[in-house]
Amino acid sequence: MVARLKDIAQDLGLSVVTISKVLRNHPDIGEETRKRVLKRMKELNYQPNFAARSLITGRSWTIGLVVPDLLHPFFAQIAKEISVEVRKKGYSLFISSSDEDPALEQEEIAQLLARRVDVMLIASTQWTVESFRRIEEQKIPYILLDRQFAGFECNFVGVDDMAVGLLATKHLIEQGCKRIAHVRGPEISTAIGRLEGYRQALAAHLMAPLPGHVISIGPSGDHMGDKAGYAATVKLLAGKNRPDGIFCFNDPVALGTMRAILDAGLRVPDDIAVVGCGNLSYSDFLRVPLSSVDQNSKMIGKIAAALALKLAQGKTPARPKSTLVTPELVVRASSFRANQRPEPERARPS
Amino acid sequence: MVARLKDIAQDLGLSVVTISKVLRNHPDIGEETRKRVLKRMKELNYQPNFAARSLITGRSWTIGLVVPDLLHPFFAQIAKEISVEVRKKGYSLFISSSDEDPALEQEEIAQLLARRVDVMLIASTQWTVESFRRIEEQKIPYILLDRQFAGFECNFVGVDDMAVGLLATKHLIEQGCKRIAHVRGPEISTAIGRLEGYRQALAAHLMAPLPGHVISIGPSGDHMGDKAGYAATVKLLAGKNRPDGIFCFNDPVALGTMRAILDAGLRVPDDIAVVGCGNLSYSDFLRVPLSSVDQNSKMIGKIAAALALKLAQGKTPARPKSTLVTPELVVRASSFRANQRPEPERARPS
DNA sequence: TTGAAAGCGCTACCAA
DNA sequence: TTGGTAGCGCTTTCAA
Repeated sequence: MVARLKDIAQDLGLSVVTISKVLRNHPDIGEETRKRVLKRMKELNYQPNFAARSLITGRSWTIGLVVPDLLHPFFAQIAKEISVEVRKKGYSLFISSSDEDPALEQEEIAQLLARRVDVMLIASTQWTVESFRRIEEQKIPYILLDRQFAGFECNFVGVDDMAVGLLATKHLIEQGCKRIAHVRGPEISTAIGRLEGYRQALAAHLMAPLPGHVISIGPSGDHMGDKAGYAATVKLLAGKNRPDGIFCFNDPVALGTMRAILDAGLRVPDDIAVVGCGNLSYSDFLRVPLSSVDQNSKMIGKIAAALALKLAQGKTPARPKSTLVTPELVVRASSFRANQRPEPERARPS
Repeated sequence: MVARLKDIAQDLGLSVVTISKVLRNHPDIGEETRKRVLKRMKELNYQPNFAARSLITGRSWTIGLVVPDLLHPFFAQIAKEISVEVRKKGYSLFISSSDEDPALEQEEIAQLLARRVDVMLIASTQWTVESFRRIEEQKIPYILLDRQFAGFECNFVGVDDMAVGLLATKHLIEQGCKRIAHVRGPEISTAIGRLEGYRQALAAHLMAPLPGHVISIGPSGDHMGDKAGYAATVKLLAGKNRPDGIFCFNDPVALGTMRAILDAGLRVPDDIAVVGCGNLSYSDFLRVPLSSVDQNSKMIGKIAAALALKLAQGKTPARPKSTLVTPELVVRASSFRANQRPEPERARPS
């Protein structure tokens, strides 16, 4: 049914080897022969059999990507970018969504390993590093995305989370906020980094979190973030040091936070300014347009794809390569106080 | 490096064939032998080589999915659902994003065909049916998602777009709207179906679109929908028959529409009620929470996955199977007028 | 410049 | 119940 090298060889009275060489642009083929072969290939709409090729070369021309949630725009953007970039080089991308479930993630990694993907990209939900060891055993190169593991050296591409926390918190300080709280995420590197940035930004202005002003949304990861954010903020507002600025772990959380503030009869940003992270689409259309730190997910995808392609070609760097992408603050109404000078430096003109 | 059947056979003094049979749960294997083999497989963490298996069986245990835009929550949800469902049965899913570009889509289809996927799922951006013919030539079963082609019979799973238009428009009528406009999408089945539903709902109430009240966002597909919706609505408001209700092709368009209305100093829903389609996440958090027709994308994904698995097992239905999922209206503030009786029937109590 | 032979890891078929 | 043989479609190696 489908054309094979053998068919072309017979049609043209040549050997299979010759056809195979033409297929791969091998140099030592006569110009005349090459043309005849290419013509026949086109006529038959010949497509090489990847399975047969993989069996010999040991390469599958396939890349695997595992994300916690494909519905999350951050991961969707990364997936899209990687898919487009690697396809240009002839690779196809397996994508699977682990639903924030570590057990499911392990299964998916195992399945992709069994398929002998040439590279694996993982935005992991794991708590331990164990499953990555298993990938290493199989000698399949891999890249971690977004979430890191303390003291574990490997290829990594993600946003500079400390910079995220710094940017957001510094901005709130500049807007005149004096009591800045942080609704933090679970015990993963992203949340830890953002918390650290928040702390450092405060410290740089000789401030520190007030008691109860660092509050966690619990282990809920990203989905249900709005509900967790709402609950956390209700607690925050009930405490005695009511904050006048809140930096939220991510945008869904920030949505919950804003709703809690508005439900309490307070105003955003006048009473409490809010900054999130992720810069989700449609931020402009919210009840109060949300200021947010953009993680530059497109760039993360591009860089990850480029690194993946290198690894796929066997170009393993001497040491694992870690790339931190610079985040960018997008100021909208939720944190912009017109009566404040946006840049404190300008308070003392020279 | 990686264990093969041959290794296990040698270790145990058995033949490769025996091991292969154990692997596939072939019945005629001694209980004792089976146990020994399974034990050794576990010890070596044996993983069958898919390439070798595919080469013989002609099946790749692989499914291909092409969507216009993975960032769009509708397609992301479908992709996620399909990925999860087919993985349960041992299939892996290639996902690629065509960026609403027909040429790119064709390339991606070609690449997946070359990989001999067992089934192909496509939410197409094409204007013609040509590339599907090519899939048929290769005898690879396929399913169209979301968008149909008039007079072209094939496996299809999508929402009932006429019902979408009916639901939305009927609701606006019940909210007391007298001059209902429609910001329609491009010339694809989804937009055509929704327009038809809109028309029918009006006709059922002895109404018809006023001149200029069906306006198109142009060929822009889904991305940039908000800008196109804004522009279309500005025109709508400038005309002489200002609408008091607008049914929008999708949610991004509806966001643009709402912004245009608010920018014009009018109120939503008091002056103009708005309904979208897609029920995007965070609708609750918008400036005016958006009423929207939910396309039940999760169900579309589940049904598509089930059909794909059947097709992958060679169970081709006698006739192509087309499934229309029932949409559901979610009423929020953008279209709810408290002073209107929601159900006109109740206006005349018995 | 061309091609014969070997074999990648596995499964199908049939014989023992 | 077990296993030998053949071969899937291709690439690699080496000889002509």
